[in-house]
Amino acid sequence: MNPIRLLLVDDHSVMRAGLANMLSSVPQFEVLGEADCCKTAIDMYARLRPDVVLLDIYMPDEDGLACLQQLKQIAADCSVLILSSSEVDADIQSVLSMGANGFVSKSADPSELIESIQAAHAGKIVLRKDIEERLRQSQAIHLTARELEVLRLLRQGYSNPDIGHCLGITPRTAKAHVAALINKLGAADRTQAVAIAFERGILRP
Amino acid sequence: MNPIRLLLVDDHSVMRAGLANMLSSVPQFEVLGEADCCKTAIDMYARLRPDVVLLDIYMPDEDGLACLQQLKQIAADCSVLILSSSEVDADIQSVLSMGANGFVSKSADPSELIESIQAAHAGKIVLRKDIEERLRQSQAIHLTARELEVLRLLRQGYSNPDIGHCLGITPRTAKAHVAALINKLGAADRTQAVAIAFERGILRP
DNA sequence: GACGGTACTGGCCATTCGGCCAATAGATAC
DNA sequence: GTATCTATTGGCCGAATGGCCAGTACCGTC
Repeated sequence: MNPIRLLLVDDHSVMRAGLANMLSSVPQFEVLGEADCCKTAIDMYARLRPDVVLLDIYMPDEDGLACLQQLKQIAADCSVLILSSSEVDADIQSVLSMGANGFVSKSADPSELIESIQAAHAGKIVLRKDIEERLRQSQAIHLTARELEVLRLLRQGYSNPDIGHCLGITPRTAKAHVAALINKLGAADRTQAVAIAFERGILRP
Repeated sequence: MNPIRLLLVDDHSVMRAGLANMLSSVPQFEVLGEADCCKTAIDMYARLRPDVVLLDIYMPDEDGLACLQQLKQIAADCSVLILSSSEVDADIQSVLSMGANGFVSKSADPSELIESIQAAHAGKIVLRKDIEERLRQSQAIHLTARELEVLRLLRQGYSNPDIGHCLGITPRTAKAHVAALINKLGAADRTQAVAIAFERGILRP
């Protein structure tokens, strides 16, 4: 039987080294390589064509999400298993909606991780039962990709004209996105919208 | 030379396994045991008396902090090195003020972690230079009680007139407080001021 | 082909924001 | 007593905000 060939992506080198060590000890697995950032990960994926990508997403960082997005763009059929320390609904929701093939918490037992990798390789969507249930019930606020972009600019103190300039759209359109954000988040103004986004885990410190 | 005897505490078993694997490969280190929660950690410390405790703190969780506190109570001289994925100033500040002997980011290289353990064992306070510098500066940000009140109202989407009405002062004075906040936090507007407050740990989700 | 969702754009309007100037008190520290 | 910090307030101004109306265009689903 062919081994399941893995690519590890994690910006925490301590974690990466540990993972590689552990997974290598499973006969069925073969760790092809490790990457510590989005760019390297994309390069290595294109070169090595692993069966499963184990992608650690540290939520405050945008890099992991960008990596997922780009992986799915260059190879929609690649299997990406997300490994995250967050169990916040919004975080899981967003990686799944971006095409991730599964989600495993770092609190999981090594055995659960191993089984998850096998399941992802077999084409399944890997998600712990209780999380799956929780997601179904909590109708998370769905922000579009554009709105998320705008939200991140709001956080940085951008005005509507600033946002327009940054995204290459008119200030008027930026205003429309901000209005949508304020509306969806149930905020009184852009400031509270950012605060609520922090509270809901949509934004991270 | 006697080995440095370690106790690993982390509720993420994947991480724990990885760490144990990696550190065991360093001849100078001896991993005495692993714990996945506060209670186990205290028990194991009392029984094994390791030289250094490697304590992973996942910040939203209180367990890690409680563990640090109790360790320092039963053995004030024990060396506790904090391993965290958070680099939020307030988080680092709080573990240090609770007596931690050092702080290492999970983004650190394995070599940095190893050196940090050695330094902690030698009795030093381990803290990355740039973080140390940032902490010094962020301590300089002193918000007055009034400004904190205003900040919390800002978070709730209050306008200057709203704030004035709520605090029984004129809108003009509220405006002055907001201006002071924006200035002290180095923000472009009230929205970014709130975001920075979240980043700095002044506000909590 | 019709439909819903998303992105984009316009005008209009009252309100709010942020920066600039300056001033008066009270409290605390030296 | 003097100095410093804080809280308080005022006027002025141009710019930004948020809500309201409306419309076009693209995309995937049914």
